[in-house]
Amino acid sequence: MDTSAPTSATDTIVEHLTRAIVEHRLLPGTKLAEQKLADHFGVSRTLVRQALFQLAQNRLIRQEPARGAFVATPSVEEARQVFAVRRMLELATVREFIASSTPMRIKLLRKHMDAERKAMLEPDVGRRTELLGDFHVQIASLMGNEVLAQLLGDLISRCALITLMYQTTTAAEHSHDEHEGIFDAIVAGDEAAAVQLMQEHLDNVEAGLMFDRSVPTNDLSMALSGSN
Amino acid sequence: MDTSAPTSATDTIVEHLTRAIVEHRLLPGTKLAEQKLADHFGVSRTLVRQALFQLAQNRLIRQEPARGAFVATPSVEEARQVFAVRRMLELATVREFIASSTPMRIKLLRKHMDAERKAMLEPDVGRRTELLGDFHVQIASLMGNEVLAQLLGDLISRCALITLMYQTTTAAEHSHDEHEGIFDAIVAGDEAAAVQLMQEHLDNVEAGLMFDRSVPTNDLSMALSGSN
DNA sequence: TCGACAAAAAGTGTATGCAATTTTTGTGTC
DNA sequence: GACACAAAAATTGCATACACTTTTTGTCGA
Repeated sequence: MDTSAPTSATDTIVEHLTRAIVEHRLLPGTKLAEQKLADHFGVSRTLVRQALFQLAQNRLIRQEPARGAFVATPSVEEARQVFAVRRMLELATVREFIASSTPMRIKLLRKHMDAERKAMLEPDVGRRTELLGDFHVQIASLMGNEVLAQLLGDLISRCALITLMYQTTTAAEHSHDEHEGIFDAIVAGDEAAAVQLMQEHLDNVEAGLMFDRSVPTNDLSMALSGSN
Repeated sequence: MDTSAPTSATDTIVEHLTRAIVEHRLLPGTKLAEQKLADHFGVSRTLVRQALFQLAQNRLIRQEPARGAFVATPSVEEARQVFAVRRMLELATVREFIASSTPMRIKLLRKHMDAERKAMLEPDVGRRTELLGDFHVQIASLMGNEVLAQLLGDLISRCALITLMYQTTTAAEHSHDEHEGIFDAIVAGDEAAAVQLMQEHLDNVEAGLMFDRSVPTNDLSMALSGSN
């Protein structure tokens, strides 16, 4: 979900928290107390604060003045907007990917599909979520557009939160099947089909979202301890 | 370029620095020393550091470990990628804007055009740059998609930097004329023309970019003192 | 005059301290 | 038992302190 940059101490915290949020170990609304996080990571509040500021910019948490940071609880409206942007970016991306398709790129994308397929058979739900998101990022990344890949990665992280909050059924396998369909169309060089399938895929994911079933807030240390 | 959120101390610094960079008062490569900035803004390094982290995430500056922060010097490759993403987003946006066009929205966009037209007659280059960028953000914002508007705002800020680094001629009036053309097509409800003109507009802006003419680094305090 | 090297200065990375605000706890009253 | 209110505890926001790294300065020798 993130390009491997020179990982500083703060970045490590950002990454851990991001994973915890995206993988649903930290539920929306959960309070992120600075001192508790500092203790957990064995650093001072300074670094934790820096990390929280970054997460706030990614919209994965919200910060309330003098009250602290909480895992974000995106609104239905925000969800719709995020999906609208994803549609814009991803339909165009698929189009361009096919236009500039090479055997090498196909091969690398196939490699991802293999990993995704394998992960579907295993019980690690975190890994599944990660790979299902990476499918979309990979397409952008393989085109060599890192700006696009990064942007898409951020959006998809937000979608993971949204999905948790609003999804009615866990449509993991369903998503994977649709990825296979898109991949086949890409391999076949069938632009119209690929775009169509991607469109339907995003529609399906968004259609799985519904009214606001409120989500319980869970315990902080417990959620994080699963991240090593 | 930014939606008016509850402005904290850190946000103020981010905003000032962003404007300074986007308006070319801080040139690419300029070192942003924490203590100097802290003195300038009358706060401690703590807040400056938070601001710098945010700017780094926006890619307006780059941070090198133990060496400090510098105004970003985007590569030609990055420029191309940013423009590619803008094309994806903005062509789709124009399309959807026309599809969901209302008299109210047209009226508000016209209001922007008036402001832009007026700014072109005045000597304030910072204001011109701001409004030329806002044209693109406004379209997204008027559609009610704040996620899109924010994303586009960030991309356009990056473009301002890129433009400075690589543009051969200052094409401000040229850009404005093209905006007028796009606006007219939108008012006429002519989707094909509007998309076409937006495409050409972005192509023109990008085509104005060339080889790496290196940019001199200017003085920090002087650049910032112009921002009040 | 130039380059190498050492000392000094400046700057970053992180921890800690403290005032101000918020949350919790405890007590008394209805 | 529920509510109001005050004291105590916890938490945030910001500044400062300090170790460590990088950059600059200054000196010596070729």
